[in-house]
Amino acid sequence: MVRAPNPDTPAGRRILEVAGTLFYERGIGAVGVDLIADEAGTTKKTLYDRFGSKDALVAAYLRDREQRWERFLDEWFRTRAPTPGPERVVAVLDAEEAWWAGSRRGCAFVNAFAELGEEDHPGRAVLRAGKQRARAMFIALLTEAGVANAEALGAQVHLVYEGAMVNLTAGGMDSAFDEARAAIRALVG
Amino acid sequence: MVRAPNPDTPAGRRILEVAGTLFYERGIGAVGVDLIADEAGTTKKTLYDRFGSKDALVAAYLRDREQRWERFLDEWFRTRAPTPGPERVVAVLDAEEAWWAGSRRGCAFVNAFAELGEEDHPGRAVLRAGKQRARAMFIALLTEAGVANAEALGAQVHLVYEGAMVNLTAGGMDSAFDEARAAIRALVG
DNA sequence: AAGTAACCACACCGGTAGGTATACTCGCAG
DNA sequence: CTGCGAGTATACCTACCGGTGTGGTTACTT
Repeated sequence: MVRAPNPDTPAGRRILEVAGTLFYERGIGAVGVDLIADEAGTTKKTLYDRFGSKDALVAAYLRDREQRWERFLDEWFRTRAPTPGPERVVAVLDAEEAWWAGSRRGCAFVNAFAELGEEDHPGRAVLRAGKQRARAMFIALLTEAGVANAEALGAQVHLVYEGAMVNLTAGGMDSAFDEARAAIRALVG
Repeated sequence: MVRAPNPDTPAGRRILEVAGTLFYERGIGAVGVDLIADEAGTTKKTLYDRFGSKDALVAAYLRDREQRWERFLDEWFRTRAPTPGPERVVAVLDAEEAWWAGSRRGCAFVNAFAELGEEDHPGRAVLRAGKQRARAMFIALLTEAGVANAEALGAQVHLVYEGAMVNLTAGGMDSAFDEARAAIRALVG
């Protein structure tokens, strides 16, 4: 039996780290496996031993990115919005703004969607799940805040949230997040 | 002096047509110039005679795509929402839904943004201008509808609009447009 | 002592990418 | 008749891509 590659080794972690930065900053298609291996101070052989293929590495990158964001958001809640309430919904926008801090490459998931043409790419499932999880989070936040109609409202807030990301990056509109906070306050009331 | 290439010839139009479909459906990076020339029933030589480079062809594709969308929207207004008013804002969403009709590849501009890594790509300016034009349109629609605070409200509506596109495609959420219409009605009141 | 997981160095492969060069045909305007 | 813009056909170039194979070195286990 072919052993399933285990990426969780020193070199594997370095590769994932480097791939994360490069994929996000320059785009998935624009970054070759040679470059990743080089920058991670390892070899292409090791990369393929750990991850099996570039597609699998891309999927791992997306999973890792989501995990990091979720940890970041948890920490943000813990330190800046410790009690449930409608303001936690707005706090997500604050966190997102801080999460980027300078970078203008936009949502990694949306970008990946654009680059992953094939429907059966292993990263596609990660994308969908990630967006759906974001939506579920908004609904949960509104529910625990005791807001009526949390389901429908959470979906609407999610739209605003995603739109803000697109307009800030692809649209180059600096005020997008301020507008989004205003829109969310208007919606949630 | 080097003559600026004029793409507006029979072969040039065919190339732009084919490139438009292929770039959108499969992604810019995934489509080579050889394939475009082939499908357009012409040669790579002619392609480069008309457009100069792939990057320039990409920019032309984006310009063309925006022009088509604007014509489509004008026609939609003319036949389905002939009188100014708040409902015209919602009608934009209807038009967008019809504009895609089956395709699930999302916003061509957002996708292109993800693929065009370099800041100085000739297509980047087209993207920004396109998104800003969309925003200006929403503001204009609200202004002519006599809505107070049209500036701020138009920006918010624009966020919802962009978010709906992302969530329908990358997020795979079928209800995104319905939610967007509800959100817009709630915002505009 | 043997096995094995992790790793490195390096060479190699077929395929394809964007882009250029040469040479020729056709129709049209001056 | 000439010049030229548009187009076709085809060969070619360099560069890089994802992926594989070989061989050898550590270090920890059993």
